Amino acid sequence: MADHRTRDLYNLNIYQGDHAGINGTSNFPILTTTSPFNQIPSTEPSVEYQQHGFDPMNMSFTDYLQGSMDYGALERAFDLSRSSSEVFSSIDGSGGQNTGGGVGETVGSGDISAVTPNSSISSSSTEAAGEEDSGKSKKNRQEKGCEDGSEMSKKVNKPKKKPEKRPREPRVAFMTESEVDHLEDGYRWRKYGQKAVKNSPYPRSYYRCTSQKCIVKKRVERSFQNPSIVITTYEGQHNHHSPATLRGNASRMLVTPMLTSPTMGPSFHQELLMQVPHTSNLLSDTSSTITTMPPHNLTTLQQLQIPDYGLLQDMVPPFMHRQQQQQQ
DNA sequence: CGGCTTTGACCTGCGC
DNA sequence: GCGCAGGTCAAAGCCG
Repeated sequence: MADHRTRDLYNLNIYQGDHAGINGTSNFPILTTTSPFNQIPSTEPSVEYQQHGFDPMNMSFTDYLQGSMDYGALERAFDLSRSSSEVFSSIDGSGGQNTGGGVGETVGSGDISAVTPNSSISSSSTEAAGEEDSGKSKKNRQEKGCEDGSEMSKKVNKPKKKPEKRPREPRVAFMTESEVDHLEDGYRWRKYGQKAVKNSPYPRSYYRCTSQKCIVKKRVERSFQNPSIVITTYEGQHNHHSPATLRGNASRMLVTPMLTSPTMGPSFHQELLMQVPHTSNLLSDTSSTITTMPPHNLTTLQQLQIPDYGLLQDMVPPFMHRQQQQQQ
């Protein structure tokens, strides 16, 4: 078996809450916070953020999407260069308060417009170039195939030179209870691929932001442990405003992210895992199909913990949300 | 007709 | 080196 990191991370433990597995296979600390989504917890992780001038508790889904989240700050905050394995998970001790409007975290349109989209693409800007290069190399391969003949044979023309290894974009994963796979988040996406996921009956879909020069990608897959849960993983940061900014409903996600860094080695999976315990009113067209997470489900998500399997080298604590203004 | 989805093939990285 | 799985490409088809 090849790389199980992501799969296990997503499919086995997060959704399942396999605490035994977590504790049994990892020797890293699992920090938890008791963070209602409308309140900032005062537990240890935030201390570290603030020591580094970063306050993840004030980051929002929208902030991330709009690029106001500073990965450089994140890395500094979490000292991601270290090799110790630490997992921070978020456990909302306040349970049911996240159901219903109280979850609070509605990011209004006003917030969105207030965000500076390009404020912190620092860490991804260089990677963006790298990505383009990588894409080019692939194109070159295929164009070559076309050059040789009129027939569109998909011949393999491997470039002799290996393109420089580029670090992956930071990733953020959102868990959303929804019946629809592709959640409306205010941006326009074009699907460019779909793959079956090992150990899961549900395929994973790949989307790219349709905006020109925006290299943000996202993957959407459904948890096979809990089919009602959709995992949306964003990679990169938008360099433009959300086209749906004015609609205001595109960014009302409440998230409890966990973050890792892109600066780790290639084997390291950078994932920001976020919980979206409540998504009612979040989606525009599809809102009717979104289920409000019942308390028991919420609990399941709240018990989210990340196993290491000796693979995760760093994790970042959960961020909580803010921005509760936005009135319907 | 343009934009998007589908889908099979291909590439790459990683573990063995 | 091989095989597997994830990720990407791009032609073909669909839809408004």
